[in-house]
Amino acid sequence: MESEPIAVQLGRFPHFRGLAEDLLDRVAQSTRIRPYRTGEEIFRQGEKARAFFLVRAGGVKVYRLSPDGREQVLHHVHAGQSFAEAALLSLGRFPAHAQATVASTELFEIGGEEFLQLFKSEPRLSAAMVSSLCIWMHELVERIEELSVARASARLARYLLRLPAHGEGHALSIDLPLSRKELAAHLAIVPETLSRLLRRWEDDGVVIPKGRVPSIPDSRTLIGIADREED
Amino acid sequence: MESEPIAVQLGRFPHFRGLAEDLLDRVAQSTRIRPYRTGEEIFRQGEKARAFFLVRAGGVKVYRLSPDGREQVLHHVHAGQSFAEAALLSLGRFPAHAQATVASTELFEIGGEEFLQLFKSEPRLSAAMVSSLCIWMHELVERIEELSVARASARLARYLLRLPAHGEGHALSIDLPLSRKELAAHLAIVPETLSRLLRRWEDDGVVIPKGRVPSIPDSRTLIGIADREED
DNA sequence: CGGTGCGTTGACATTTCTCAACTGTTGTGG
DNA sequence: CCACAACAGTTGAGAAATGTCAACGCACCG
Repeated sequence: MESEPIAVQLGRFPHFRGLAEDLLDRVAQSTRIRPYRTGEEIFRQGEKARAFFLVRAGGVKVYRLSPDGREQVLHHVHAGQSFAEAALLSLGRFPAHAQATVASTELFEIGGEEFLQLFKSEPRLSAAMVSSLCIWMHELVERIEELSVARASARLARYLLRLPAHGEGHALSIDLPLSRKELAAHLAIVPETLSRLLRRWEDDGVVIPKGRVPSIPDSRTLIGIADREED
Repeated sequence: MESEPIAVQLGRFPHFRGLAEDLLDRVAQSTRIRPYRTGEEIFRQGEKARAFFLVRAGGVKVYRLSPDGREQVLHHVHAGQSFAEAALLSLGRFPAHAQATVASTELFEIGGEEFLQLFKSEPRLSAAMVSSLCIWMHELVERIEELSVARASARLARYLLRLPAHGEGHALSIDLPLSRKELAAHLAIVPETLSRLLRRWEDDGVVIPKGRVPSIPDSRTLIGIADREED
């Protein structure tokens, strides 16, 4: 609900789970909520880092611009996740651009002098921030592992298997958080290759692509593709 | 020197730079130095994380084993760098294997109950650990950016440009910390492709590969290869 | 209604991989 | 000290995967 205290909402993020109430209250005092429209800018590369962010709803992309203007997406961040901790706590500046990718995106913006003081003086908070950075690192390592696999089909399979899925037994149903174009960029392939890959899998009965919610009749096939080197 | 106090040695790591002496002394009490032989195991995936490590000398590889036994290197860590912070501070277990890759590798092993207590109670130390995690994250993001470039030549060029180099003007000389085989794996290509790539660059006068210390007559050529999409 | 951009498909070009052979180096046991 | 095995690195030829370019359908939006 809108009326729920910010502290309570913050406490539900993996970030701050288990943090004492008094601390959450103090963090909440350095927090403000702000809605964003699709495509709206959150921060620019090089800007002084004023805060880090928790995604309350919607989605965000963090990206860099290469010298020739091409956009290089570093992360897609979704509800429940956080970003820009490192910028605030260590770098001092945002090392990339960020903008909302979904219409009704809402962010908790946590920063300011009081927060930094709290962070420096309150070990429980530092520890929480450390955990959150560790989660990020784990994420990044998984991503590197994914990209290190030469074959595009294996990268796609690994990506799908890491996504939250619902289903029974070996059958899965997956919610894709990305458009085809974005997904292709994430996997470091061109959209055409992705399209053909999905087409072939569909013909072989490996996936049934229902728009953004593909089903997997038997996840063991996918696991096979992800590990070994065939598709 | 061997006889130099551990605290002083620790203070030189980017990790602990600027940390007060009294704190360094206390950290030093949770630190032990240990030498490793080439190929010697440092820890195994799944093992309880007892410490994190600073590399005093030599080199270490952190890797996973895929189900079919293939080795997937996540990082190569060298003198002055650290690893396994996240394992100790958050995960509780090592998420990968690590072994020494160089004959006279020496590690500072920092851990134990006292260290964790210190970390939890001493905000200055937590802050230092946060910075170190941020350095790691930055490293990982660079790596992802590198791997996201489709073309192998661009990946190699970017890798070379990120390495510490010495030289004047546009001419560079680079110390490769990896063997050809390892470098190829790092770039997600097969050694043959790397070999051919270097050969072509040599013919074109882009690099002069003197064993592990290649020279670059004009780094602008490399920058061109890294950014645009030609070689 | 017309434009704009995503997603798909086809034909073709290019890159990279695979397999195989060969070289040079290193370390080991006779 | 000399085979000799083991392995990293190189090279070549052909196969396979992926990228490029171009065309088209389709949905969405002004």
